[in-house]
Amino acid sequence: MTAIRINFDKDLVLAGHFLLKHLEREERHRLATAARLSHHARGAMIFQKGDPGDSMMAVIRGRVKICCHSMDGKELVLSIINKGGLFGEIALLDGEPRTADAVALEETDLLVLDRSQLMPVLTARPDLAFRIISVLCQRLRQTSEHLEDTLFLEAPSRFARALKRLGDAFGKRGPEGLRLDIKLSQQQLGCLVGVSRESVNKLLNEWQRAGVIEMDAGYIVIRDTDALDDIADSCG
Amino acid sequence: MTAIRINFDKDLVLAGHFLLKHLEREERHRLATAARLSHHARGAMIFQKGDPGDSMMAVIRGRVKICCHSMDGKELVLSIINKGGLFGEIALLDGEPRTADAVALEETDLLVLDRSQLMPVLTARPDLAFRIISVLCQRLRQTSEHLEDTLFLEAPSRFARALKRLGDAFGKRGPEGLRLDIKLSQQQLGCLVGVSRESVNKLLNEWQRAGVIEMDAGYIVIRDTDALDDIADSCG
DNA sequence: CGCCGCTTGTGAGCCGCGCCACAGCGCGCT
DNA sequence: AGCGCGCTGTGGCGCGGCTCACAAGCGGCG
Repeated sequence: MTAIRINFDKDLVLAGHFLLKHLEREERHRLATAARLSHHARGAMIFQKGDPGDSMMAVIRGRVKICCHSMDGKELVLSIINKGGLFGEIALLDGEPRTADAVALEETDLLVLDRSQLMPVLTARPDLAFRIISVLCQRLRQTSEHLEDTLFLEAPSRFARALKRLGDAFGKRGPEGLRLDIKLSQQQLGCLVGVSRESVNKLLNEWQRAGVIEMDAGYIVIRDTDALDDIADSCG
Repeated sequence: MTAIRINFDKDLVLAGHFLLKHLEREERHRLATAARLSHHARGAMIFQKGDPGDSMMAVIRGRVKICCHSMDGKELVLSIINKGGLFGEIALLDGEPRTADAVALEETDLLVLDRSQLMPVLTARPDLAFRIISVLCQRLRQTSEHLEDTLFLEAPSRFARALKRLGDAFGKRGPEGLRLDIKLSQQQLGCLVGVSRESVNKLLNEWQRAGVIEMDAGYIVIRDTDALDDIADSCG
């Protein structure tokens, strides 16, 4: 009974996923039965830099951060994957080890697709291959932009941009502005842009006093998008 | 006469190229006749950030730098493409505008492949699609590493790593060490890692005095690879 | 209830490195 | 030859932001 239920769920999940929804019903079903579900508690490590990687994951529930660490313990968060998102493609596609850690930020369910299952479908269906290529291109653009920001901008602009990005990814429009529907400590926010926790604190308070943002129950609300844009683009 | 000669050349170039060498002879020939050759003088701009991009280029002769600029005029060199290399794939593949400039570093010949020519081949030949995917994955790994370096390391380590990378890409083993077969001003070197020209100068001279590197006719020679590794990994 | 760990808030000090200023130098162009 | 421009070599100043140190709030858990 449970098994059937789970299988049904997997089918449904795949059917709803942007990568796989265009597959034939039976092809998709084959993938669905082969894919495993995996659950991870808040804070659990899903995989680690250096691990051999022959699978990729789709997030069904929860959120996952992709991050890496410096030799002296600093952390850099490369991206945060929402429900519906995909991660771990790169190692699957090129067969090299994983380049970063993946950590569950919340109670998280994943659908794990192995290379051996996916590759045949990929060669048979060029449209799926193109979809993967698009994902890779998007990631590359993202990462390049991140690099540019890091080298060209000072901390305030960088952090403002990060808030805007978070707004795009997690924002819910509320009565008082754009509410970021994700809880991140100032530490974590700093790791997103490579800025110390103390600096994040100062900027956050400064902008709060200026009415650009607002804190509500630990969530950030962006009140004045234009002001934030100004800071982001203030070439400093 | 000239036209025939050029066509012959194009065929040859494609046959020697890592992406296209595995195609059928006639398929490749079709691509070869459709592809255009283009020549660029030293310093010429090949394309610019924001341009619509529906082609990618293979370098036949010379070298190309991929770079971008900050609002206040600083430059960041994302990568340098050697003869045999490929660039501009991303805009071709996802149809978005170019994300960076491409500039000829030397007298350069390119083979330009348009989307309309390449796409049919790509859908028909999954192995070619995979090859493209590998290229994208490699780029992504490169860029991520660049980002990590920038955020985690201080100027000396970053610059040492850049020299090692240049050694891998352009090094020729000589009697006195690994000779970088490319001429870059200290300015350009700085742009590779986001370090000021003055700092580059100081590091270069310091390492020269320490016997780690040596300058010969404007070219850098790496004499002590281990010492360079130490600097690169000295977590500072 | 009291303790502990994690988070936030804030000030002081320090340091890496960017920016500025200037001087010599090689090279091409007229 | 003479000029100008881009590159190299060096020193000093200033500042952004990291580090450190400490205080206070806030759950969660035995």
